Amino acid sequence: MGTGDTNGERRTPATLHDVAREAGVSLATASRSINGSTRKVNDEYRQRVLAAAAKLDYSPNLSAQAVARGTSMTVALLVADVADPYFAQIAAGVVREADHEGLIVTMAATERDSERELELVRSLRGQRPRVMILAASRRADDPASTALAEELRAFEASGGRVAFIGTAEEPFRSVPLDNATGAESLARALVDAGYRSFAALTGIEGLRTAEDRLSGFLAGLGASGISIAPDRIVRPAFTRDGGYDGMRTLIERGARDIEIVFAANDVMAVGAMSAIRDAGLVPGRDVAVAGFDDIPTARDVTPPLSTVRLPLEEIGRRALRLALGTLDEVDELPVRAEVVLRASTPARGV
Amino acid sequence: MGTGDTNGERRTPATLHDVAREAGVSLATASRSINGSTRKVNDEYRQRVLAAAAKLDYSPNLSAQAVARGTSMTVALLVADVADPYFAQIAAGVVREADHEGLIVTMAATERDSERELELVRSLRGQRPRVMILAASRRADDPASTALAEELRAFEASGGRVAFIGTAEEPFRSVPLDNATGAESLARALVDAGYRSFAALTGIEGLRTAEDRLSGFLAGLGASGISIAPDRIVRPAFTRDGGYDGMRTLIERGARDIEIVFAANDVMAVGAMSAIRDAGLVPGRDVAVAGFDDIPTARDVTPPLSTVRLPLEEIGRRALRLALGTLDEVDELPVRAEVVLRASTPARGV
DNA sequence: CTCACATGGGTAAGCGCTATCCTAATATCG
DNA sequence: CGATATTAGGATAGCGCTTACCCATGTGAG
Repeated sequence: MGTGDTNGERRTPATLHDVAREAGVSLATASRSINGSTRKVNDEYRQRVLAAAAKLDYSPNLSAQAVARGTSMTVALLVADVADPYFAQIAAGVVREADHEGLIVTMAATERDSERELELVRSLRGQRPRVMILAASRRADDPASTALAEELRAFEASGGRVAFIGTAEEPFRSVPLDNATGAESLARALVDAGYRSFAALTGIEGLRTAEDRLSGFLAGLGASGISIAPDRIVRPAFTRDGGYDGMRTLIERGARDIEIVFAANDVMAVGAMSAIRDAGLVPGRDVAVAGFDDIPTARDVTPPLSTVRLPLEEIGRRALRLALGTLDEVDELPVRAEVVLRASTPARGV
Repeated sequence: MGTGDTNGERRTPATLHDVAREAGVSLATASRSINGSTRKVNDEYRQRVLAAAAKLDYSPNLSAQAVARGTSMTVALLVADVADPYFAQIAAGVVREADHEGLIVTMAATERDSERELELVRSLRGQRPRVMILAASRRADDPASTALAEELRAFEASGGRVAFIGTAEEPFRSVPLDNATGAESLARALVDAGYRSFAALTGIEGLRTAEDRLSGFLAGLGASGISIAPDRIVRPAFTRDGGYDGMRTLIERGARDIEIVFAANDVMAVGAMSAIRDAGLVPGRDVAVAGFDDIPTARDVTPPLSTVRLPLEEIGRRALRLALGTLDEVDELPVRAEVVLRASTPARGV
């Protein structure tokens, strides 16, 4: 090798110009050879260009391409928390579908703060992404909400596409999740299994997803004339630790006769199970637990968690297809939320 | 309201040029007002520009900025699987730190395929990211490996910075994880707890992380003169289901006298626990289980999983600081891998 | 054998920005 | 008070790429 390295000391990447010069062709021909342009280019030239590109470690500058072409190859994804399995699964779906379409995903986390969400949307918009997917959970009465809508409207007005996951946010397209109906079915199934005395752990007031799930659940119970006393509904954080704390609260309130607790998502349910166990009780036997989402862990806790299954990865993929307009027949059907009863809610002899 | 919308029918985003015209100033002044340039600009002008920008829903085109400035605000992150809690936690750390630095993260998943990894690096390089973080696990003898190194070398030669997480990949900087030492400590701790008869579930042959953890573990056992018979070491996929399948294999081999099984990561350990339970045994009592990583779920399975704790989110953050060169004192210390003994490995009366 | 017409290469005008240089106006000083 | 610094806008030359456009060929029809 020696020191005659291809471009040992270069501090700046090879440009298309360099490649063209190296290949002894014009810039245009180089460009046409490297990206798949409509124009045909003589095969000998093409080979020369490709060889030169390889020799110079050329990598096309996507920013420059985006500027010149007027469109980027980027998808922006906004989630509440990257590490939360719910969002991680959705993100995995988006990433996979994007990859399938040759797009690149840029991801940001709102940390459940709607001010941040707004800022992030603003900043992400600068990327001129083809689409923007908002999975971060929305609040009902959010003051930043109209500003967000305005920002997104501007984004769409300039050719972008936005897709919400979860809640339908009016002028925009969305992959609606059947939070209410799913929870309602779950409630009915649990009543059928013999449960009568319920408690619920839901997210802090106003969180749309949490509210929908709770109200659906209550509606399901209501169909059998069952209700939940207000002090049996706790609203901690929408996280594993929130579930743990909420369950402790319930236990401290001396809710001895609670047969079953419904947590508005699986991570909370998992936290609740740990709290139950830490209180010296056995989840599933002393207190049954049901969640929502069917995160992978749901199968692996003890007892396995009853829940409402949401095809999260598929939801992520679909959100992207929806925004891109590359829907197929499958996408005509609504996303199915399916009740999955496991050992955490054993049938109860009446 | 009405139809006199600010720019209702615009199909293309407002440019800085539009803003400048609207504000009645030059392009240069508009540019200087909107980004924080070193040059001072008259406050009245600045206000005019800002007002015009707001009125036109202006959002600076990051691609154009990148082209003009010669640097982007992007960091590229490569993981094996977005939904895997190990990578999700790391990604969360990277995203948080990036956000802290005002950078944007683009993420891609190799799906554990090194061909894809190479392709992704090539394509991501086109973004001209400031840094590239490779967390996806590496193979020891990978044929695509030298091509990858070459690609990364080219990236660094043109001013980028790369950081590996996990394995040290020679010319590049890395956040080394003490896989071997951590596993060794775990082995010692388990021997101290009274275990003598071991089995192991590790990743497929050649996976660096898995190999290091296994060999560290074996070394730890070796210190007490203990070894693991070859048929007690299974190499399934490095995933939850791999752990499940591997454990089934072990059980089918009639390994009745296995006291404890070490899984090379927590998701495998969790799968193994499910397999144990499905075989009618009780994890922790009939067969003890230990993992590695300390993913959040480790606390919530039953019994809680003994493992080696890795501060995954912190590792993600540190990888970015390392690549950026914004290290602080904390970063001088090596990442601590800490043995955490929980109920899945009860002390064994000798 | 001329002429309309594909074919495929090169030239150059942008894409939306930044940054350098230029310049007029104001401030500073012996 | 004239001379020299500062200051802060405005033109304008790129950044790396794409894409009209242009134009020298080659081709087949009339």
